[in-house]
Amino acid sequence: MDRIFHALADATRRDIVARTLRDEHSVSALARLYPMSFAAVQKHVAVLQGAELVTKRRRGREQLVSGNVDTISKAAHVLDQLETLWRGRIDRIGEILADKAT
Amino acid sequence: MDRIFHALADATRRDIVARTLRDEHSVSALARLYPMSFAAVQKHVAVLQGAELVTKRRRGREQLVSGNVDTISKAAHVLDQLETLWRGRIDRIGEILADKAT
DNA sequence: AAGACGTACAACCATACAGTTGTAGATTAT
DNA sequence: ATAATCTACAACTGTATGGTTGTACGTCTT
Repeated sequence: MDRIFHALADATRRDIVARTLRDEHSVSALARLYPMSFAAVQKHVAVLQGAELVTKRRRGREQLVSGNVDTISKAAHVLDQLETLWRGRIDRIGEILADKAT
Repeated sequence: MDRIFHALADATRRDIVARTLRDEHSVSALARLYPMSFAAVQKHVAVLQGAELVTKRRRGREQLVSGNVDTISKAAHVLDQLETLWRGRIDRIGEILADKAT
């Protein structure tokens, strides 16, 4: 969970996730979108991949990046749990606290 | 948004948010919960406060920390937008991409 | 008044992070 | 075969992060 939130704590990476949730993009296609070097974008993709927010598949010489909505959902679930906690619906706080350790 | 996700990218801080969403806790009460110095916990609270995930109010010599569910909701909304994007329900991608810049 | 408690903040250290440039390996195109 | 494209990775730089200890100050308690 640390890695997921950390990966999302960067506007460029959130943008990459958003775009690759819609369509596959090669790394270099993504790199053209941002005012930074190819290597920098490549690192951002690696961070997202490490958090399982995107996956890559090879097509010829390029790597196609696509967003992984399941991981987004996992993160959303953690936030939902926090909201639920606030509403006081949960009495077994331990359950959620244990989950958060994920 | 960067600050919110960054603040959530740490298990100790997520734990503090969870606890303070339920009840107010003084900084030193929180500090007793974790295997680190008071100053370290104080810094975590400062990060959360900077992200507006918690607020502090004074009571005598102590500062009571309480979680801010609105900010959690804002973060959850961003994730929801990403999920929605994936489901292809949105044709105006620009709208969401602009929002993400937040 | 003195001491204990709660907090704030500075200084310091080690590590991690975001960016750069440069080099090298595959794959496609001419 | 050569050249262009796409990717991977290493090395380096500056800055941010998470932790520590130490000092100082306001607020209770006795």
